[in-house]
Amino acid sequence: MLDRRFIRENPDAVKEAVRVKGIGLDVDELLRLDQVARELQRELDDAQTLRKSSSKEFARAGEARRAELRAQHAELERQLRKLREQLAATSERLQELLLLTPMIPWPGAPVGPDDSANVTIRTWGTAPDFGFQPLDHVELLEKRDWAEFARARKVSGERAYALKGDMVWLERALHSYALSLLAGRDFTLISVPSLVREEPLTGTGQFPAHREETYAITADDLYLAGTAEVALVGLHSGEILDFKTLPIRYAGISPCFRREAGSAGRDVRGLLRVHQFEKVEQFVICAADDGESDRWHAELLSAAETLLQGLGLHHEVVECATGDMGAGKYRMNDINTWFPSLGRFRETHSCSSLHDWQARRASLRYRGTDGTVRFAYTLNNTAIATPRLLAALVENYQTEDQRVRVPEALRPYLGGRDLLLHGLGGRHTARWCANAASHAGNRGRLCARHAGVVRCEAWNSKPIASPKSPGAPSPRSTGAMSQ
RNA sequence: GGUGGAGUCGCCUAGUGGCCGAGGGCGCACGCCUCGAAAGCGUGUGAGGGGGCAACCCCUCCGUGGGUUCAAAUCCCACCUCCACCGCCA
Repeated sequence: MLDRRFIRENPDAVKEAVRVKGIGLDVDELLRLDQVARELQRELDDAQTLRKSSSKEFARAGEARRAELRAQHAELERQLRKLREQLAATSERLQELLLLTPMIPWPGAPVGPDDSANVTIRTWGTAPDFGFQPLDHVELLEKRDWAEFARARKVSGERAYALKGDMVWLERALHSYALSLLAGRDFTLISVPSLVREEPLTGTGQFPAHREETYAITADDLYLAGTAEVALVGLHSGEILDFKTLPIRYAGISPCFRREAGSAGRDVRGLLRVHQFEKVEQFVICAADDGESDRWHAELLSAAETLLQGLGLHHEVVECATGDMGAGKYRMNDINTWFPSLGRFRETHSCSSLHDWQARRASLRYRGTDGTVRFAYTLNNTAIATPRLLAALVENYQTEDQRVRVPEALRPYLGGRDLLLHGLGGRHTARWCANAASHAGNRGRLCARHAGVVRCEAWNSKPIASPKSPGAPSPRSTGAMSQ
């Protein structure tokens, strides 16, 4: 959302932004409504001044004068009511249009209607050279019994999935890895609600333009957010922050839900485009300073690149075109990661600067060093979104015998293992995990030492549950997991 | 889910129909005092919109939205949030 005064004073810049971003908005109608609303407001102010002063007179007046004033007020009240109704109708329509106004894109953005106009600005690494026929992530996961697709779809319909065994640990490792890196960069880790009200969705810019993308819980007037950003903006909406608390840096973690309404039939196979996923999101609230915002943009982008480089994943950074970046963005850079099965890059990260567009919607302000109140600037970027990145990881790290090597950076989160090979059907199953958990650190390393070995002595010597009796609890349902 | 209580200017609080857009304290800013500081004293200190070259003026906002009234922070209704207790529950 843009400032009404700015729109009034820079109609051409706004119209140009509407054009290059391909937004359906009649700026002239908006200007007209703005004009009408201001005139109505002025009339209303005048009428109210009159009402106030004669009410004051009423208190001191005699009976005859009071009767006069009552009659005068009845008339005045009719006028006020009419003006208020007109103003309400005008403002409502005006607000609808204001919510559609786009951020003016930065001058360096390629101009084009969609992502075909995006420009690659750098590439890191190289595509893996397998020397064998690699599988796609679905084949690999099914082969190792690392996921359920058909069965999950019985439960939840299309695009559903269930990760199993080591894939669960690997997914968690990716998130832990991202959280560690961001914590090291002074981001505050925060887990936020996915179940949100309408207001924060309007605040971030999801509503009204992308309402159809969002799951609605109609019984309770709640929605399932597609990103932690919604809650992160919402946390501070309506606030006036002290400049001393800025910049606020969050590593927000949440389940994310997307209807993918506009993508019916696309990427229906596997883990690339799912309705429910897990994401660690980088989010920054900073002062309304273009230079500072630019620095944070670079910082967020760099954090994501560092994460991917730590994972050794081939990727490219893209400068997004005006038509691809969305209404609220000042600048957007996607990072696309290499998927061997596709033979190309796919978007895994999206880094955006919104300047005060989002803060204005959410009324997220701060008091600056000079005491003036201003809308803050916000930025966000993916840190890790799984299972899409998980799919990239297993595809890039698969071995000829359908195991998955573990990149160095993730080993600390996987008990030191350098190879994942356990499907549930194997002798040494995902119970490794249960063992590691039950040995709580001291014995857990025993299991780690046996990683990759077909028989684990820890498992043999101290079974958690009898594997033969059908009614016996499975290892994963024992102990601390039971609640 | 039930019952009871509460939401006022960054924080605490006064305020049951007009003298209240709102008093006091804390905090904060500036000044005096001081070698410097503390204490003390003085002044100032919410947001949004509109008008004016300017000094300044006008309107709106006491959780949100309605209503009653000539007039609402104050009375009525609905909703939201918080607190306490009961019930249920991971």
